[in-house]
Amino acid sequence: MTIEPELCKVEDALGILVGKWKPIILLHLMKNGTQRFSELKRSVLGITQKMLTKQLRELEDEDIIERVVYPQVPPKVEYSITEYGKSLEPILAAMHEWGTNHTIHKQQKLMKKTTEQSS
Amino acid sequence: MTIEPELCKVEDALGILVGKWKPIILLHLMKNGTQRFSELKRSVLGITQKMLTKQLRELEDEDIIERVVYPQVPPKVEYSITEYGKSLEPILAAMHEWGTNHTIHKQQKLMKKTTEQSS
DNA sequence: CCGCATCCTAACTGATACTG
DNA sequence: CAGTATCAGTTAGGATGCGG
Repeated sequence: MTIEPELCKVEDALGILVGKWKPIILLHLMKNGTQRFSELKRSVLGITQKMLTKQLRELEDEDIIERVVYPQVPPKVEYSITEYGKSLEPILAAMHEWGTNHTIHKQQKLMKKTTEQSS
Repeated sequence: MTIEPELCKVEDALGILVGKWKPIILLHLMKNGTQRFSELKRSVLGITQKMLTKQLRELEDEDIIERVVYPQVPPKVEYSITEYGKSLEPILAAMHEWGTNHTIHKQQKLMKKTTEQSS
């Protein structure tokens, strides 16, 4: 590989995924397609309105998601992944796979430690 | 793709890369191999001893890097990527590539905006 | 040389109440 | 319904000094 650390753009990509709820919001939109604000709020368990709004704005600013407002009463706002945003899918998939494996790795490490102590 | 958001492990992987200096530390170790603490300190411009120590500990706790202490005076401590840690390389590479492209994407967006305003 | 401890600030996150 | 505003708690990051 050998990325020149001085020219590293990893942080730029990282910055977009970071935020306590961003990956899960993206996954919901990727899985279910267009979603209303309230649908997302229900889907992303535990998130507050304020946080959902904030994270959506940040993703929108990076062109990862699109926001469509229907001028009606009551208001209706729909969010969806942009074509550009879809380019993040392979990265999310890779991280999910690595993360899944890492969970196993940590469990094995823990079991080994426990075994050693009990012997 | 379709990762079940409820079973999402993206955050686990993300947590390991997050930290203002972790990606760059990893890239230095991946590029240059084993490095002493002081070498890393010199390489990672602007980092404080405290932060370098902290980030290295966190990476060590996840088995991404290995820490070898030589019991001598003055002390000598070497850090290197573990075999397991190398499995992160493809992800870093993918993120770097995406980040590089995203930088271009943002510049184009900015230029378009500027053009529209001047017209 | 390496790293810990302390103090400090800014940013992030959350609970809650209010508005068109 | 989809936000905004305010306040309070938590955490990340940085400056500095001490110690083996």
